[in-house]
Amino acid sequence: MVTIADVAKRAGVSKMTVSRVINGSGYISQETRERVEKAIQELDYVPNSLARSLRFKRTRTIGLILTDITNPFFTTLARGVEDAASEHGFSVIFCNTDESAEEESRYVNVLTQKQVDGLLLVPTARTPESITFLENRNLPFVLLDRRVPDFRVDVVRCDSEQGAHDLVYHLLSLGHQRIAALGGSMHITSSTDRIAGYRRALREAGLEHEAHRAVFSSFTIEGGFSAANKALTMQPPPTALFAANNFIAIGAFRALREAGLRVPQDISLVSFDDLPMSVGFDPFLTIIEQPAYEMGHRATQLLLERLSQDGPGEPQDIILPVNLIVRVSSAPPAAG
Amino acid sequence: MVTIADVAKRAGVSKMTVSRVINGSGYISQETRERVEKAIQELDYVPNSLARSLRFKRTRTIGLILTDITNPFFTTLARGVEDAASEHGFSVIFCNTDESAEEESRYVNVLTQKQVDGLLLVPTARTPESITFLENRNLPFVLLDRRVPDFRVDVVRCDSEQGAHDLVYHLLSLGHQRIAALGGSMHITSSTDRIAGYRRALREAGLEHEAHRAVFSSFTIEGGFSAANKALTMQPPPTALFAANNFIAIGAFRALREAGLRVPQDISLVSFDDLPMSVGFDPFLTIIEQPAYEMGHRATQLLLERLSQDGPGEPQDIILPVNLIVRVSSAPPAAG
DNA sequence: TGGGTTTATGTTATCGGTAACAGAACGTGC
DNA sequence: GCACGTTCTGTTACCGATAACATAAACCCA
Repeated sequence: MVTIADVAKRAGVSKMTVSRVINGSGYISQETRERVEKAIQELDYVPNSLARSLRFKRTRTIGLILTDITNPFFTTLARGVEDAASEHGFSVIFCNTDESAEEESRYVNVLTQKQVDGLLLVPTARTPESITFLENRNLPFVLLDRRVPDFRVDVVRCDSEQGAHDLVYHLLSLGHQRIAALGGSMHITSSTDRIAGYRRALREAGLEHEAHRAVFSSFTIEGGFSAANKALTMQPPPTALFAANNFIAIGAFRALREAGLRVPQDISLVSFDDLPMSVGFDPFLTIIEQPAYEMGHRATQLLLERLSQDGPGEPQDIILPVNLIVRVSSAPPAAG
Repeated sequence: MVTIADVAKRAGVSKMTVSRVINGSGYISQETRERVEKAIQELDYVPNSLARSLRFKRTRTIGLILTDITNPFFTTLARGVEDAASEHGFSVIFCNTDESAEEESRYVNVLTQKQVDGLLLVPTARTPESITFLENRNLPFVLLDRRVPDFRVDVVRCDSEQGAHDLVYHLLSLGHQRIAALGGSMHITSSTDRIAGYRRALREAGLEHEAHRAVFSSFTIEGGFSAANKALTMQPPPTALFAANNFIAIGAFRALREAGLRVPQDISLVSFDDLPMSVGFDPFLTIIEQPAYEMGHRATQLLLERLSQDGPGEPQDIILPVNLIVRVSSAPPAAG
């Protein structure tokens, strides 16, 4: 491996002089600069960031811990993160927890050891330990998508409560009264906030007594499948289902198909999150669209701000607006 | 920041002794070990991988350079990479080139500076420079998804030629004779291999004179849109379109819709790559499915093998089989 | 011409770990 | 009782870079 010492030797100067040329710091004579640059070229020298980072205590690397990159919502978010990071010369290490708190702490630990400058984290249900860990180390971090109750920390998320409210309001205005909500985990705020929005919409419509039709499961296809089946057993049965995320919607759709129910003729189905690649064909599902790319981009910018400023600054809770897109999966309830 | 020196001081031993306890190397008395472990606990000490890596010349980090993580094919591949890396205690830095050779070299350079142990690379159209750069530095790397002609290097990819052949054969056996191929860039082997498979299928069917209906564009929705429009102007017009990837298929579908053509009644449409999230609903498109997850996983394993072995080993060209999934977007051509 | 600044370069210490070597205490066999 | 091996711990040097300080020549003005 070619080091700064090799370059120095070849150019007949000290390592420090080479360092100055590379970083454009201090005084260098034109002639020396050229000699050093020539040596760098000839040796094809690439500086070692590791050594640099050890000195500077800055790696220009951030960690991105999310639950599952194959969820298109997080995919798009990750792209927003990488773009924002890249714009500022930062690299991104990405990690999938699959909602496991153990994996989360493991990754937080590994990334800490790797001395990342900061961390973006989609918290799992048991994140407080990780947060305490990070706070004890003064390692800047920004939470994504989900709040963690009782902690005053930076969060960038979408308005889950309002979005759910809008979706349910949309169903109500179509004439639905018996609407079941298929939530994710009851320990994840993006899930509970959506259920809260569902309840508020019903309450505002004077249908408080219908608000018990909320089933918690998990943000997975299987979770959606079983939650939908549970909802279908309710008496009288719901005329519409509100899925708290895209995976749940897919599972719910399967359950409906297996039950021989057509969407939207027999039952309406609406969902949080889009299915981006299906949009090219026949976009079907009425959804709340979240600005996933902006979320990732914005959170990264906030994190990088935190890194460049001195003090910790007031924690921010940035809530991005969501957008209702009405398609064909929601229709007025069947007569009777 | 708590360093090994702080732990040493607190435990009343030398740094070296602490290092031995951490790494379980050398001789340590039971009593000293416990005192050191207690100090580590009390100080909440986390080792600095940077310093370690500087010594060891190994970072346990690999780079993943792909074109665009929001393409579900690469998303799934990336997940396979991260899983395999994580299984072996490696972290993954991911980068999007958007098919730009400049971005590619920039990222290769950055990752080299960061001293990644190895690199996974989906080559762009002008990758040879990067390959030479990596070879000069003896930095192990494995190419993903695409070959680079004239270089004997490790590649993990799918059988694009055979897959395209199978797709076109499927159309032929439905009775289609005028089939247009919508390719990506003509400088990317996954694109040219698919066109080659298209041509072989026609040749084998004695329809060599029909093999001119191949349009190169780019692996994007816009590319697919314009390529499809071009194909539609051919006289006589094609009765089926073969899209060389999922984005092209989406663009082509839009073009068909705008032209007032129904799929498959008026024209058939088949494609390489699935649209995973749409599968939950009404899977529509007849496709060649690539084992994206396995590709990422397998390539990572190969890379990690390269890292652990001494010599460079014989370059491998691992070709994973693909799978035809017939759905409703392909049907016999309309009569007349 | 001499003192002070500007310009240019080198030396030393350091970041946080670990390898290599050194040395002390202890046990064991003759 | 002594040589030798085993066990345990410490010291020094080093990984590849840079900050801080040191030094020396060139330049400038009184």
